[in-house]
Amino acid sequence: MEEKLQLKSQVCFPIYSLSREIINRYRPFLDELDITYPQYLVLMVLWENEVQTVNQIGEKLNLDSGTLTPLLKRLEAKELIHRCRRRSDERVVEITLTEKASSLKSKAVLVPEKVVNDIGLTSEDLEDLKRIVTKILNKTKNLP
Amino acid sequence: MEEKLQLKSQVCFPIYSLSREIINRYRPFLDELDITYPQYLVLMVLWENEVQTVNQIGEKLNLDSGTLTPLLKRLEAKELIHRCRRRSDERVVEITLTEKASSLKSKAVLVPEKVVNDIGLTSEDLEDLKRIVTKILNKTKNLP
DNA sequence: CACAATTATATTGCGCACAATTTTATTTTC
DNA sequence: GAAAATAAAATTGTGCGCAATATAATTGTG
Repeated sequence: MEEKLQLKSQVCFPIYSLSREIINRYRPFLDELDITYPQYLVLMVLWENEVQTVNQIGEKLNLDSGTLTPLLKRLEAKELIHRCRRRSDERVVEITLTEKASSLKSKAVLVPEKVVNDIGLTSEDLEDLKRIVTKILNKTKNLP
Repeated sequence: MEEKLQLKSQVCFPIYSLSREIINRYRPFLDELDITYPQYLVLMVLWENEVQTVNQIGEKLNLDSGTLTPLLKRLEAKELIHRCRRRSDERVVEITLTEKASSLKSKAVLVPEKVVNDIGLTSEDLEDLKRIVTKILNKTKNLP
């Protein structure tokens, strides 16, 4: 019993730790852009496709409206996005990037590389990590 | 530029997603014990060693008093721990497990296995994941 | 066309995380 | 031994994450 309950034997604790650790490493670089990590994720989704609904963003990030609505309002307050209800269906809120956000992209693109260098990750580490994590994430996608 | 900013090319997003996904998979089992995942982590630290200071717990989980103080108060309210200032140094708060918490251990020990089965992880997946994640976490430990 | 069912977002409430500051206790230094 | 420095928790404030519920618009059905 003892052995199974040790932190080092756990599945989730190392992943939970690493997730927080990497986000903390992102922080100083994202501070310069005056955005948080989850805000950065939302902008990345929008940089790939400049107009998207709240739902579409949520599906890509696995976040619901309880998380996204206030986050998007903060991005709007920073003048990085516009929120506008769709004319043809007023239930839908369409999110569009502002000029300010578009011009942030060139700085944002440099951040991940800085973090990787900061931590000293090799491309082999990255490939190994991404391979196994993605494999497991795919397993969970077909579950209830 | 486009390529580097795609979610699938990111280091952190898959880890951040997987961390949340696994914690969500823990939830139904931990709900039965009436505790959250971070509370479960704190209890695990204490099951390994029944008396510890707030600082000692924080070092093992990489959490500060801003997170731990309210969390510990909630565990105290659930009567799973006692919080008591050390006689010889009143700055220190010592956390001890209650009988109730000790008897929870036999149920708690079964949870990780249930989650692993739930997701359908093989022992090979687990080994691969733990090896690479721990390797990267160790790299970060020697950084500023 | 009314009315029930569905859909999209918003709101509320709770529990983390984490930075910054404060409080209280102890140790160090003069 | 008093003042300064250090140390341990607590507090405050902000921003997620997520469950549960509410609101409002649209669609489906008789």
